[in-house]
Amino acid sequence: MLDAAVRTFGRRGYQAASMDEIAELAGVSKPLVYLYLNSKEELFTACIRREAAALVAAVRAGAEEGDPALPADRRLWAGLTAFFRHTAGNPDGWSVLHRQARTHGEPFAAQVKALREEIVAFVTTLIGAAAREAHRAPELADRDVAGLAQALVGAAESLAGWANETPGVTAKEAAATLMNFAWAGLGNLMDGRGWSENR
Amino acid sequence: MLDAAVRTFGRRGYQAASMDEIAELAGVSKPLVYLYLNSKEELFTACIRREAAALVAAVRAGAEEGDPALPADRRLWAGLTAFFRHTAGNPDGWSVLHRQARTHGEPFAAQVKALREEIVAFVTTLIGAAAREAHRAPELADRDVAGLAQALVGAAESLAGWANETPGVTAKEAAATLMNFAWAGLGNLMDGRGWSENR
Amino acid sequence: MLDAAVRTFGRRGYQAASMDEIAELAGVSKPLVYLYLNSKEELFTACIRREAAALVAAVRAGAEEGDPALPADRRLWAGLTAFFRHTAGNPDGWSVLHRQARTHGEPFAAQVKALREEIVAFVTTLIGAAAREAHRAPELADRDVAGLAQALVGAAESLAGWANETPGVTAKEAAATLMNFAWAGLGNLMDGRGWSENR
Amino acid sequence: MLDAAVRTFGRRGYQAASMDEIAELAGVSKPLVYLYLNSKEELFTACIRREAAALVAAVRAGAEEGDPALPADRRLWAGLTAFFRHTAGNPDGWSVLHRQARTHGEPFAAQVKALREEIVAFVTTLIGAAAREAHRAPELADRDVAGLAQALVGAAESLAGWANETPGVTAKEAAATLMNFAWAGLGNLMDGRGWSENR
DNA sequence: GATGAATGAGCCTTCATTCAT
DNA sequence: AATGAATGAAGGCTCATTCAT
Repeated sequence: MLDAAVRTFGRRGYQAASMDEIAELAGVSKPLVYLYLNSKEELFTACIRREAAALVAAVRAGAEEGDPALPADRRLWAGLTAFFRHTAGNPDGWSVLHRQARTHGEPFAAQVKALREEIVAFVTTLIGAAAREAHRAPELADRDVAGLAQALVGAAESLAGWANETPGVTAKEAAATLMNFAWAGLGNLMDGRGWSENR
Repeated sequence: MLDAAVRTFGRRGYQAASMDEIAELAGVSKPLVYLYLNSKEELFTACIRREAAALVAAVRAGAEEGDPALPADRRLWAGLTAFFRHTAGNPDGWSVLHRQARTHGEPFAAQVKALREEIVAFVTTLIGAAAREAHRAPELADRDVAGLAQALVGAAESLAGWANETPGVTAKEAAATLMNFAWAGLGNLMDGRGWSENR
Repeated sequence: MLDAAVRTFGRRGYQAASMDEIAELAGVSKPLVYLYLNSKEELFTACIRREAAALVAAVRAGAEEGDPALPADRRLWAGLTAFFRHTAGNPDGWSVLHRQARTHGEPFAAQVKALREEIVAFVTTLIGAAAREAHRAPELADRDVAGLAQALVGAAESLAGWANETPGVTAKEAAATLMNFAWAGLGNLMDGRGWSENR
Repeated sequence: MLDAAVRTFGRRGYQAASMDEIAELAGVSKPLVYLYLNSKEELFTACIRREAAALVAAVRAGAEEGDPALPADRRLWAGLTAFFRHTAGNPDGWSVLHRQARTHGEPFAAQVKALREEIVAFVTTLIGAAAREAHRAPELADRDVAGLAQALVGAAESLAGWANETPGVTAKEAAATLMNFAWAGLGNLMDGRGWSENR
């Protein structure tokens, strides 16, 4: 039943999706939808929750599937690949999370924000691990790290949309593009050799 | 009158924004809105057009305000600063462009796509200039460049949202964060020293 | 529910009748009207269809109720009586057919035109039968017959309105008036003794 | 200015005709229309009045153009010809009178009723004259005459519409059709030889 | 005298939501 | 447990009508 909801919300958008359409697509009657999920709002919330969990699980599984002792960059790369694979294989769910949920009011946006923070934390962990592996003490303020994570996540989101819309772009390619783009900058930063306005 | 529309669309979303509310906020009557802008769709389109033009103008002005002979990285930095300053000073317009317009159907999404492409082209130009300045011949396929631009723009979009929501983050900081994050990666790429899965 | 619609359309006219008023008169809510009949246009169409069928059925039943071997003039008289009885007993329906449907655009006018043609054909049949009964070969061109039928039907329509508005006029009287008016002229025509400008 | 109104009302119908359209067609501004004719209702009333006067004048002129000493049937024929000529040459005005005015509420219908009665009186006069000419004392009750006049007028209205819609039918033909149809019946009636149910 | 500019009121239509069964 | 049937509330859009100039 949630499948139908995610599909409809993802394609039509929150407002344009009608409960009639969702119920019909699910093959059940409308009151039944209301019996299990009490309102359109709660239904959408449940969709977000499910898709968020699925996304996090996919990324986690990807990042941890290999040897947990792999270097951090490999783990990041594995996580990104899993991310792009998931968004490519589940475009409606991705649309719900990335597009719809953030556009229709606080209650939903807050959930996605939490999801983002979870992923940001994960990424931050990886960066920290990388720093330790290289015996470099990153002297980055917390807010700097937060900004970097935001940038990386935003880049990933953007690439996910691009990969979904551009035929022939694989998840691996998207992940490689992002690693290319980001890893060197991160490395430099950890060495204290960031770009500076007054260099 | 467009001010009121942008504000309402930016906060409520396209569908949730009612023409009544827009008219009231504008201090005029609803038929007047229909007299000037013939439908909700055209009104929204006009908002997008105005905000897109304003954003492009702001970025262009920022990038070109200094000495046009400045090195490319400085010009990119100036452009980014202007971008973040604009999105920070005009959050509703930014919401219309970044959030609402892309979530509510083809006619609107197409306009934003055009805007993005304009900005991507602008960034690409700067990267090319940087390459020439460094006497390096970037051997990047077109699709690679497209992916990088998507990543950079996505990162910028994400940081704009982050800066808007996080008190105390200035436009300069956001721009610096993004330069730090991206510039080294770009430079490495142009040297053919990208990150590789099998390195 | 169609009752309420016919009544409202017949009295107010198509445009002036509001769906609110129809729903209220029917004792149901407006969305219910839209559930069964999907739009104002379809609702009006359904009214026309129903009233047209009822009118034709009434006339047919009247004309055929007696001995089918009756002479043609008696059958015409019976049909006319039934017609005037029906229009008198159902003034709103008659208004829908005769007044409203013909004044509000092609889709509706076409339906009434079909109805008229059905009745005209019916009348024409009777005239032909009368001619055979009298062993007279009517030498009337098709267009002449069409004109006569138009005249007769128009006279009947006019008398229906007159009878509805003039207290004390019964269906029988209206039918007799029309028979008096028309039958002799038809008889003369069939004898080739029509009125002529240059007689 | 009334020309534009008649044309618009005749083609679009009373409700569907917008004051904007009328003003534009007349080449003046809307407030000017309101200056001369204070409301849509009065404007429509004025249209009806003008068209009614024009129609009556045309019929009168036609009936009286020849020798006033002509026999009554010739004068009726002349009047009918003039009538059909007028309706054919002025279809919008005829639509206003016959279709629109009678379909949109009492105030307008009353005017048309008055017009009809004027014409009925005119016809009645002719019938009376015919009776005197033939030295026959018509023993028809007033209501019978009224009914006959209604029938004749209705037949004429119907033929007018038919002639307007059927290519190739001239005013003379329509008038002849009606004379053929009606005159013999009227003659018989005046001789006391009407059709009777129990003959 | 003539009009550009503006509005109050209303209508068709839709949709989330709920009973009665 | 499941639904067919029904509705209150709201939204986009139009139009006759009027000021201020």
